[in-house]
Amino acid sequence: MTADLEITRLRESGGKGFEKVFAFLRERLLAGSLRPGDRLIPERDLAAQLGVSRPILREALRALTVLGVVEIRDRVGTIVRRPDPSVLNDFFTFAFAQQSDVVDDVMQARIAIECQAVRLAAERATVSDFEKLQQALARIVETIDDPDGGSAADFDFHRTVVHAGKSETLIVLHSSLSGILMRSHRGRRELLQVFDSMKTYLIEDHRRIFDAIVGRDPEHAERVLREHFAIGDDFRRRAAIGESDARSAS
Amino acid sequence: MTADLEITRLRESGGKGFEKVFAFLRERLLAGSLRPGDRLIPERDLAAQLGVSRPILREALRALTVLGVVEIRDRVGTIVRRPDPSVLNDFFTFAFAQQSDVVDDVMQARIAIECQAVRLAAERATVSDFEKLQQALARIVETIDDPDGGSAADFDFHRTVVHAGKSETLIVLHSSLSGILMRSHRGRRELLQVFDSMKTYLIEDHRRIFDAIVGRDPEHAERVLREHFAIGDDFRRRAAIGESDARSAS
DNA sequence: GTATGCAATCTGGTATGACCAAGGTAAGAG
DNA sequence: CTCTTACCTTGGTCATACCAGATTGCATAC
Repeated sequence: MTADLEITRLRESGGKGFEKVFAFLRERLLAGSLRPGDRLIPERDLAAQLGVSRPILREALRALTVLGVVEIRDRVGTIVRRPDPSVLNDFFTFAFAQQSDVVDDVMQARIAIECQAVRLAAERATVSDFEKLQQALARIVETIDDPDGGSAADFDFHRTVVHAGKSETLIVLHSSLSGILMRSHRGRRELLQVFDSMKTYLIEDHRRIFDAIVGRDPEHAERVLREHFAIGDDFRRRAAIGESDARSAS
Repeated sequence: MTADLEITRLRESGGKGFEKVFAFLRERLLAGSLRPGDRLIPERDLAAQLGVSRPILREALRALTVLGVVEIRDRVGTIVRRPDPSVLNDFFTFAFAQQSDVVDDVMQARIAIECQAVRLAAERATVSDFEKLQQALARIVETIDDPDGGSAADFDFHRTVVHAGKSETLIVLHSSLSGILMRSHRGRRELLQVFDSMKTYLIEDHRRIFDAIVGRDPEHAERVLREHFAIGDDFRRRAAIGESDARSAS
């Protein structure tokens, strides 16, 4: 192959060590001359060919690792991976970690994702998806009095809906965003327990969403889901106002 | 501060060098004990405190760098950054480089983001946003016969809409997704030129979106935008069928 | 001829120590 | 007091070495 030629040309190209190596590998990955499943040559050899030391090469490989494009397997080698969207979780986690005030903003994105996903779900959901949704729904009913379990069941239902949409991208984004929201507002559901009307809202709303999906009505499904979010937001608002004196915690 | 105590505890914690260090820094960043603007202690000292060698420490720092959470400044130090969403572009570029078949899937996510954003835009857009949208609209009209410029104008209008939604998260996601779509289907618009009805569609649709935003009607805005995407998809479908023989490129 | 077992070898994981270049800073000159 | 300069700091890189486990291949046993 023509690898050596390009490597030679790489030597003179600008960049300072790491940048040079990273850019080289990056180009190779993007161009497709390095495809998923390929195993890179040993670090020592690769470092020598690239004209850098092994630590520097490893910095570049490690950088590619966190991007999910390669996998360094101990005592085996470095292999090119099919990019795993799960690394997005890593990023989003960092990206929205500190700013707790962006939770509402992230929530907007979650709504966006779910509303689109529920549309797709209404079109693409399989019988298997229906069953999973049914189960998720049942769990919501079962755990209606349990804050922890209820929160998990709620999240699980929404996750199932998104999965039923069969869009890998939406699934990934939703997963990442959910992670942030769960981390930030873990106890959000607890204060909702105060309202009795809350319980029926939780059950009925989710059931309506389920029905809309089963009924293959994307338009209706989105409307119901959007309503669901709006009502939930309203509950939170009322809870925040009503209890702002009693519990001004964080 | 209590840094030393935690560092000590870190020493015994599981993990093999890099993993250990990365996990430690990760936790520190997420917990907020390391905040944007902070400067880490010198690599040598930090490596010593963490009980690892400098190359390993640098691997961890480099990993955090590609995630955009820290910035290593030559001969200055390592400083914590406010996560820069632009690194998402880096990731998405890799993630969807080879698989051109995921473009449709990514498009679903883009639709999701924009539909939510246009709702917010209808609620939150300022007069300044109106002006920008107006300008973007004018550019679409001007460049209606120019494939390159037209494509840029089209994209710019949509970008302006999302920005008018005032949601940082949506803006970030949209930017990243748009990057992929532009890279993957750069010449997508060219083949649309064949249809004469296309031009009026492009101009009228965008104007309707603009009107809906100015009219402060979220519901209508989303409906129009969704229609816009559907029609565009239809045009592409027709173009693909009609020209599948003539140009079976890629 | 095939199968099994052991050892040389390969590969990543990590540590040390050293050198360079440039930014920062404090001491010294004016 | 100001300005210059020498020194120290700090990241950037390199070369070498050792470890441990995975791999591989050869030799031996069946």
